[in-house]
Parts: sequence; C-alpha cells; structure tokens
Amino acid sequence: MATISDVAALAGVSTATVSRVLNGKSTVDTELVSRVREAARALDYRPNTVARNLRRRDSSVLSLVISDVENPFFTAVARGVEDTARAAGYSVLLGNSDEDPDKERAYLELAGQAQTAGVVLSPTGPGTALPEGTPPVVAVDRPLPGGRHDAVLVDTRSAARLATQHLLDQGYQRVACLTGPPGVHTAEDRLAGYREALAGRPELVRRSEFKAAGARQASELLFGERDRPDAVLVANSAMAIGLLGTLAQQGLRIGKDIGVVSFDDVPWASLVHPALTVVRQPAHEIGRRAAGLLLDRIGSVRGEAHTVVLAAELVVRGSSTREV
Amino acid sequence: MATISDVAALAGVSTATVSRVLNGKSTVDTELVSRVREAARALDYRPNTVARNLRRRDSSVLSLVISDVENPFFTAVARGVEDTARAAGYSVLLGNSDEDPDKERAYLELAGQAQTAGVVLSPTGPGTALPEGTPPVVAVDRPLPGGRHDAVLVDTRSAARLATQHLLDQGYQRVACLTGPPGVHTAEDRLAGYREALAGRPELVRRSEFKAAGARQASELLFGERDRPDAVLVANSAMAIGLLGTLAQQGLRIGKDIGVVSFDDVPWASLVHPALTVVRQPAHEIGRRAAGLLLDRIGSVRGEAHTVVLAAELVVRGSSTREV
DNA sequence: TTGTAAGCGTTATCAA
DNA sequence: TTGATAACGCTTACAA
Repeated sequence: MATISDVAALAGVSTATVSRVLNGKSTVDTELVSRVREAARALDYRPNTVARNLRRRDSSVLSLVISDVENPFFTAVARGVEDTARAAGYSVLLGNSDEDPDKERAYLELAGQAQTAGVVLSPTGPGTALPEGTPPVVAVDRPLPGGRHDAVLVDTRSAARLATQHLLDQGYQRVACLTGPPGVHTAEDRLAGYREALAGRPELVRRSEFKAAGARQASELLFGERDRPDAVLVANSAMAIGLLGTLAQQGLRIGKDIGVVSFDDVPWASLVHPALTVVRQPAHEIGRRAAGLLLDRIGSVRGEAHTVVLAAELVVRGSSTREV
Repeated sequence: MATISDVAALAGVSTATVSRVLNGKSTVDTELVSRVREAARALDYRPNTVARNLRRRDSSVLSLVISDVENPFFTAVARGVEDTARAAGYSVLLGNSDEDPDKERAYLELAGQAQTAGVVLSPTGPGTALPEGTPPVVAVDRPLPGGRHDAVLVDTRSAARLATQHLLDQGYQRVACLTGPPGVHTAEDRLAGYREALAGRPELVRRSEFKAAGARQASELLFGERDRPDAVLVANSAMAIGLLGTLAQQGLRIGKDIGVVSFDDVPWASLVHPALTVVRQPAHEIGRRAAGLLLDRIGSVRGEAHTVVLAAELVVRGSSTREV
C-alpha cells in the first residue's frame, strides 16, 4: 500500500501538502492540487484510517451493539441507524452481544479502544456498565442504568396494557403473559402493562429467554397445567414462534380456543392462519432517532441526557379476534 | 484515558517494559511485572488498539460484509462466523451492504483502511471488486469473480433440481421458478437446477430482488396471467413471504391448488399452514467454515484458494405434498 | 502558500 | 533483563 510519503515524493511536495489537498484544507496552489491528485491516483493511494484516527483522536465510524442479530426487531433498528449514519458520512459497525454481558463488554471495549465516534447500544440488562474510555452512548430499546445517557425507548408498557385490554374485550377470560427474563427492562415493562390491564384479575405469568426455544418450553409447561389460559400476550416474535408451536401441538385453534397477541410486526405475521395480532414497534425510527441523537452528542458539547419515547401501535388481526 | 506512559511513570519503569509485561513478552523481572500490573490496574489502563494496530500493522478484528442483515440466512451465517472467530480471540464487525455495490465498496475500503485482519464477504454481485489494500477475503454464499479467493458455497443447484423434481413427482405439472436478479450467482444457480429438473418441459421463470416486495409484485403478475403455474420454487425466504401473500390473496390453497418449495428453513416455516417445504442451507456451518478458512489464511502463507461446497437438504412439509 | 517537525500511543530494535 | 529510541502513517502547529 502506498503511503502519504509516496504520494508526496511522486508529486514533489511535502506530506503536509498532500494531507491538505486530500482533506480539502486551507488554500493550496491549484497546480499542486492537481499534481497531488494525479500522484494519488497513479499510486492508487488510500489514506490509512488507523493512522488518521490515531492522530485525530476520533473517527467517522459508529458502533452499534445489539443484543440479538437474529431478532428482526434489532435488524430493523440497525437499518435505521445505518440510514441516518450514512447520510451523515458515518459508517456503522455492528457487534452482536447475543444477550451475553461478556460479549457486550468486549464490543464496548472495542468501541472505546478502536476510537469509534459513538455507540448505539441495546443493553443486555441492568448489569451493563460502560468501560472506561467508552465514547458517547445512546441506548435503544432498553435504558442504561443511571439514566445519564441518551435513550430511545418505546412505550411498550402502554402497548402491553392496551393489548391485554383488547384480549379481555374480546371475551378472553384468563389472559397469560409470556415475557422475558427478570431484570430485562422490556420484559418488566410489558409485564407491568399486562398487570395494569388485569386490574385485579388473577395473573398468569411465565418467563423465558427472548428466544423461541425457551418460549416453547415455557408454554408447554403452561399448557400442561390444569388451569390453562385462554389467551396469551407474548413479549417478542421469537417467543411467539415457540408459543405458536406449542399451541399447534396441543391442537388449540388460535383466535377461537385461544387468543394471541405478540410483540413485533414481523413479515410472517400475516401469513400464519389466523394472522397474528401484534404490537408494532417503530424499529426503523428507533434506529434513526438514536443515530440522530448520537450524532448531535458527538458534534457538540455535553448537555442534558435526552430520552425519546416512541409509541407502539396495536395491529389487530385474526389471532385475537374471537369468532363467537 | 491513561496511556502506557502514565503506567510506566507510575510503575517507575520504561514504556517498553510496560509493553512487554502487558503482552507477556520475553522475561521480565517478577518484581517489575507486579509493579506494572498494579499501576495498570490503579489507572484503569486500556491499551489503545488504534495505536497498537498502527504499529503492529494488523489487528484481531474480522470484518463480515453481508448483503442483507434482514435476511435470516445471513444472520445465521454471521452467528457462525462470530462463534469461531471469538473462539480464536477475534472480534467480528459486521457491515450491511444491503445488496448495494456502493455500500459494499465502502465497507471493503473500511476493512482495508482500518486494518481488520480479514474479511468474510457475501458479494453483492458479479461486479464486486476488491479495493487495493483489502486483507484476505473468504467469499460466502456467492463466489468472488476470478476464483482466486477462498469460498464457502452451497450446492444450491442440486438442491433446486431436487426440489423441482420433488414437485414434479408430486404431480404438479407446471412448475414455475421465482428467482433473484440476473447475474447474482445464487439466483442463476437455483435457476439452473430448476431447468435441469424440467428436462425439456416448458419453463416459467420470474425474477425479482431477493425481497418480499419484489416477489410479491412478480408473483401477482405471474398469477394474473392465463397460463398460471400450479407450483413454484422460490429462491429465498423473503421472496417466499411475497409469494405466499399473493397466493393467499388469490385464494389458492397451498399444497392443493399450488405446490410451494422455498429456500431457507426459517423459524416460521412450520407455523404457516400447510407447513412450508424448504431447502435447508447449513447457514451456521457456512459461517464457521468461512471463519476457519479465513483464520488459516491469516495465520499462514498464501496458498491455493480453497472452495468448500456444502450440501443443502430438502425438508419436505405440507406445502409441496399433494393431497389428492 | 508551503515545508519542517512534533506528536498521536504503541511495539520492536538495539545497546547497555 | 531493561531502557532509549526509532518507527507505524497521518495531521497540524509553527516557521519560512
């Protein structure tokens, strides 16, 4: 690889001049500008960003650390982050923490040590701590403990309340909630909304990882018991897969024997029969807003932490509408 | 952030010694070792990887550039890459080219300039070229033009042939193929397998992006014509969503009026009714093998390019089994 | 307007 | 075994 000195030598100028030309700095004689450009092209020169970042002490790369790449919600968030980052001239590098605090920590360390300009992070849980040297952070989906950081969240509690209320309105009597692990903000939030809607009715709560396998197991247990629910609010789309698997196995007719509402409007939600009623979260917008906040934070002085809370929408389909 | 000089000063040694201690190099007096470690801990020191990479001229980060983060196939590949990379002490940074050659190029440039140790790449198309300075590359899913690079591919052509043959065996007469854009290797490969199985029967081919929207449109046109197919082989899961949407709209009964086989065994394939017959690609293994090849390539001398071709498996479910 | 040279934080060479 | 010191490739005062 050619270096800046090679270009300087070929163009017959100093490295400083090459640098100035390539960065469009100050005024350089047009004659030299073209000589430099010519030389750079001839050598197929590319600036070494590592050296540049070391010197400038910053970079135009954003880190995005998400808790599950296989979750369509997070990939949609990623797209949102990418869209606004690219528009501002930033690249986005994605790390998958896989809900594992150790992996999360490794990616955060990397984000700091590799001097990315900022981080969009969906924290794995309440234990998430930012290592020394972490650049500005915007939390998405789940807040960061301490509340000292920008965050883009969804009012998933209200959504859960509305969804549960909807099931009750449809005549379901015994609504269960299949939510995520204890301590995970979104899991607790959705559970809280569910409880609000129950308003004193007996609750029926099960928890598992935010994955299909865990939800499958949890729901098999749930439906193996005597006092079965006749409706379920399930906290994400992967878990919905596990739940629907169990329901099919048990021969329960969705929308008749059992009402179902899931979080996240995945592409296949309309393809199952009956179509799945969901809480649609504005995933793409979450990403866009988070990247926007991050870029603001990077560009300017420190200020108050902003928390943006977006609304979710209940999309009613067949899985929750009782056919009497 | 504390630097190595701060640590050296506090420990009363030279930066060279600190570096040696922290990298476990040569033999350092145990007394000094503990003084250095102590100082590093006291200052919460983290090595600056940018400076380190600049000096070492390498890093322990792999780039993964995939053509669509929202495609479960690629996220599964990503998991595979990540698993073996992490086991070898590497981190993985993911870039989403979104089937866009410009974005792909930007990420490849970044991979080179940021001195990641190697790249796992699913090329957007036949036009993909590696910029000067790109580290070792392993192609996945699609080969890189020129054949000078390692690749991990799937024998998707045979799979397409088998899938088509299966549909014919089930008594479907007029099998269509809904495949990806011209020039994209996997699209062509699946089409070729389809054609092999037809063995002279009239073909019926439609193309779209590897996305739901495109496939929806293409299939609406397809089923709006007079000479409709009675079975479809569709080239990926996102396209399957578009196709199934059209079929539902048209009131066609899958597995009866119309047979369907899709590529990629997505989690929801068993939840639709009837369950979707699919060609299951070993996505996770593709990722693992690719990372393995890349690490070999990084660790040792250049040698022949290896191409690994994995088999795909036809998973027969209700969508293709004719209920007579 | 241009060049010289210092410095970003490491690692590696070479003496001591 | 340890410490100066010169790189790594770039940007940016500061001088000319």
